[in-house]
Amino acid sequence: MTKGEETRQFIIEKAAPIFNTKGIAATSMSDIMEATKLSKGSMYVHFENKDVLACAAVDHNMKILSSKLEMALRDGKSAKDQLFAYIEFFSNPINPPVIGGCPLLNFGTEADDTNPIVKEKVNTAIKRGQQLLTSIIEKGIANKEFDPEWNASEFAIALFAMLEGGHLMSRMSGNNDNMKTIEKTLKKIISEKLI
Amino acid sequence: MTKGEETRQFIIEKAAPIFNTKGIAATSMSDIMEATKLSKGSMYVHFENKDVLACAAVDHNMKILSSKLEMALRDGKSAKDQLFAYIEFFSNPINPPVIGGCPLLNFGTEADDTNPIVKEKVNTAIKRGQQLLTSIIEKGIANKEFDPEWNASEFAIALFAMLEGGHLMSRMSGNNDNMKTIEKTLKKIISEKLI
DNA sequence: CCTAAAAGTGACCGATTGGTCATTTTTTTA
DNA sequence: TAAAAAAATGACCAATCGGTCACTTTTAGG
Repeated sequence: MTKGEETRQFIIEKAAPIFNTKGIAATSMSDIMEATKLSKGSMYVHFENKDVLACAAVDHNMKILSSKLEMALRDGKSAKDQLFAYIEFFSNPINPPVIGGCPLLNFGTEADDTNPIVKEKVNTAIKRGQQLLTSIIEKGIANKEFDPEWNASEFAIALFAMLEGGHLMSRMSGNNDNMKTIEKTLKKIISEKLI
Repeated sequence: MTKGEETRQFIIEKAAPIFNTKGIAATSMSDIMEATKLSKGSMYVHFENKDVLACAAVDHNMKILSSKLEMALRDGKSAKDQLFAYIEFFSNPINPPVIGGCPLLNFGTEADDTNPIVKEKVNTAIKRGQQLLTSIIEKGIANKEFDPEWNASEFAIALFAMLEGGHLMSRMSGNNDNMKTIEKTLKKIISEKLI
């Protein structure tokens, strides 16, 4: 990795949590300068403007999230174990896997009516999340773990939505109570589908 | 209503959808001036600063939402009808009851790490929403409509979370497909609890 | 109808925004 | 190791930000 690539990566890593907590609009280049201790000119050597940096930060936040999720799922061998691991991975929004909370929720709501590029990034990430869940459930059905009548993609959507909604609710209340209830509800539904 | 009160209300009504779509940080006083065709000085006669105006806009968005919801629930006489009406009320995020989409989602995610006052407003509104749902279910149980073993508050949390999460998913994808699936899933669960 | 108070105006303020660029320093490579 | 290329600097820019205020116009009550 050249010096330039190193610095570019360094800036992204410092900027990512700031964008995820403050939001894209509310984050200034000065914020990034302060966090990186780099000069303004140096930032513009590596990113042609703030939007490009913001997009890179969005990508980075999602990448961190998905790679941590992948690690969390690696241990679970059965489909049920993997579903439970998925739920548990998102079950502590007050101390979330990515600084600032779920980037899909944060960037998605901000970008909705203002930033179509980021919006599409979030949309793609959501679809990937759904597909991962669907494939785990389908694998469980194929393995005779789950009720073969279970609609995999429908439950994947419901599960995903509940986790995102629960994330919001817990962040607002400042505690994990609602998320714990959701975790319990989801695990109960899954257990009922076990053969 | 005096002229002053009238103008203040007028500004709030024009500002509310702008704040809800662009976000608080990304909305400037010039945006409001343009929408109201009023001068800057006039804005500051009625609102001491942007934060106060933003808070009033947040309140107004939530008020519109809850009053429209109340209207939608008025027709339903049985508890089941009311739950279905509640779900249907939120089942079209692409053409939402409030311009810009759900203000709880929009303002909640933005305020999370930056604006404790707005955050608390959202938190209170979420709690009210949960309580409303819980009381409908409990009423249904008391009326021998629903299974008495049904945990009202737990389902209220799950339902609320699914609608918020589904709102995000549908907004990102640009269609209501995911929300329609969630609507179906929720209605099925409720129907299974009917005696 | 008159007058005091309230509402409305727009020029103006300092601070901050995203962004540029000539210059210097560091890295790379031949 | 020397020269070319890349990276880093910080002063500087116009535009915009939230906010103020002296002043004019409109409203409202006696």
